[in-house]
Amino acid sequence: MATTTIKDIAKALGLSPATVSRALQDSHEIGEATKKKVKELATQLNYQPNPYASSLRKRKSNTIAVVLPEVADSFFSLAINGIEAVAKDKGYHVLIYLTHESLLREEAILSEFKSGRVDGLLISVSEETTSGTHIKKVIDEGMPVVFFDRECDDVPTTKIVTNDLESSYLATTHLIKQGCKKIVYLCISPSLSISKNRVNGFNKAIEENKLTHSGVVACDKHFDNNIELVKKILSGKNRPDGIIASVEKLTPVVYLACRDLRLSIPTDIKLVSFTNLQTSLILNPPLTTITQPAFKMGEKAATILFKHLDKKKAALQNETIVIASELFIRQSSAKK
Amino acid sequence: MATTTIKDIAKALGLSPATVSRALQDSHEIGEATKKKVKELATQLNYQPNPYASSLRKRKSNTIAVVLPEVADSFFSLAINGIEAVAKDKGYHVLIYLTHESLLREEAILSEFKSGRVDGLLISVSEETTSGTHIKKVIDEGMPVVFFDRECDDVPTTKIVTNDLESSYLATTHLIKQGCKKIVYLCISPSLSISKNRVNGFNKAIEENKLTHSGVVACDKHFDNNIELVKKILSGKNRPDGIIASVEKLTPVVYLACRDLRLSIPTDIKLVSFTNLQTSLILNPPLTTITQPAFKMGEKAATILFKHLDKKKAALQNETIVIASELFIRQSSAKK
DNA sequence: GGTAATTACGTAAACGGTTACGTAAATAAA
DNA sequence: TTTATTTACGTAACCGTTTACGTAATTACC
Repeated sequence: MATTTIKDIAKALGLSPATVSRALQDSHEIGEATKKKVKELATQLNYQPNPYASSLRKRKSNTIAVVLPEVADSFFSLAINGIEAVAKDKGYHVLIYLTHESLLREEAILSEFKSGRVDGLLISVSEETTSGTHIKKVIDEGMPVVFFDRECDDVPTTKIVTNDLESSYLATTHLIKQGCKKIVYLCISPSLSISKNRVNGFNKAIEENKLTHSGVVACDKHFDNNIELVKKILSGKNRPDGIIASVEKLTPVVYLACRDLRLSIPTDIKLVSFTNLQTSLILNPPLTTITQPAFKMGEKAATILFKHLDKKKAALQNETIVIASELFIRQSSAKK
Repeated sequence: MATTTIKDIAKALGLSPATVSRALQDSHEIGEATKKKVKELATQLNYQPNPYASSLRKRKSNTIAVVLPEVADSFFSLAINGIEAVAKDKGYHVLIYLTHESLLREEAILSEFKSGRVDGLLISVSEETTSGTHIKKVIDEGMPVVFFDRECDDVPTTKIVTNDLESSYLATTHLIKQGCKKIVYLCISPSLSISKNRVNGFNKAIEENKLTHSGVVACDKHFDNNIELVKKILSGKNRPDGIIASVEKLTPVVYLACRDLRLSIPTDIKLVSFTNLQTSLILNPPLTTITQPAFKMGEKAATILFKHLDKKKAALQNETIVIASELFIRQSSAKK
């Protein structure tokens, strides 16, 4: 409770608080002997500087905010690991905020940041976020913002993304090469930049290969609804022979729908899914996946933000950095 | 950049900063008319109080720390969701720190908290943490600490745990009922309280049923090592007919080892795993699991911490709150 | 040997809110 | 009508650290 302050140390050594402060910062204005005395007493008394006093005076919090839709998804879990690794290394603290895919919450969270609580912001927007007005506002007020994964087209800042269009195209052509003629792309949160890119990659491949009876189907957030939807699709005539699940949580939906309908993956239907789950390879059958470099993306986003914070350059570049996803081909898309 | 402060509002309205501060806090000392004027101007100027100035003066940060081994595991992901939900509700901010299972890092993180950066602490200790000395130290300095899941026996404070011993016992007897005679319990981080409880539950069931050729096997953190280990166990004579995987990440190990050895789950070997993965039911075969109430545990831990912080009671009760895990029986432990 | 520069500190004012204390005016109690 | 109380605000100190500015003492320079 009775924490020791700079004043305590100053009094004990017959110095002024200013001298102690400078000694602790290794200022060249302080003599070596004094520095040593101060530092020794500080460690002896287990002195911990009050971060809020420091932040108040220096107008710097050494804290960043990470704003995410949720941490249920394995992508964001891994991204947090990447972010935290860099933050600890750089001596920054990480505040975490979840929007639960709600634009309102996202706005409420961001509006607080004018207070100076954080020096910078890493964000992956909610699925309801179609415009980046609220994000531009905090940027205009001087807050550096780096997007990772889910970005906003209309906000000019640095963005760390993966090659969604290309990998979706790759996944689709992979299915086509494996013999699929009628591919359904299961989509969620269609307004997101990454969703659009993935859909575009899919459509590009479909058009190039002139496939008919292929297309995009919108799912919602309710597991049961999606099961019903997929079952309906799979039991109609013109049953698809290939499915692309555009997000992790749609994977179980497809597996269960197929099981219920006694359809075989990959014999009846081949499947590729966007997911970071480590269990992909022990699914029945092992799942062909597009795996995003989640850890690296978080790491990169944090690195860029901290570099900017240290250098105090002008604004962050309006730059999009792409870290490639990987296609892991497994049995769920096997030829026969 | 030029953020508006209380002084700006005071000057604009011909009031003193003190009056503005009180008006914004709805103090009864301020007249209604003045309050209204102040609040209107505040929202108009988009005033956001500087949290660090406030924290410095009030000696309260409205921030808690969550210290975790990692967020790779789905348990901790869900727990964070629970914690964040309560924190947002109560107006608290959440700092996240990862120990990466290292006691050294855990100590380093905790030692910083003497500074007053956070008002309280939720922690799930690293696997290297055999003694809670460093945790007792921060408690002694007045920091309220609540454990969740991985606790320390020697630290008297509130702990939110699940019924590890009982559910491990339940899992083991389940396997025995299903016909298993030789059960291997795959263990990791044996020094953790939860590991001990789980092992004890296992041993209790084994002893009660007088099973021989059953026992605990220690795994390490390296996937490949574990695969080799499990394969060796499964290819020796006296091959076990049941396996309990005590943590999530051992699940793929068992599945892959069985696949490599062409052993069938559940015909040759029955499996139960401690895990929160939603993909359990689409594994091959669907996995029988002990599922921890991760979200609820996070929620409960946060709720108790905030209740304490609001009431400023003495110390947190040395109380252990148990939220039961659930056994979901699926095909991986089926009789035939 | 006189001036300039450097070294090693102290003084005091910030940073932006909060709050103990004081006070004038308005109201209530006597 | 006088005193006591309440209402509604202002003054100024304070939280702990940082830093612009000042200064005495030492060293360097010509």
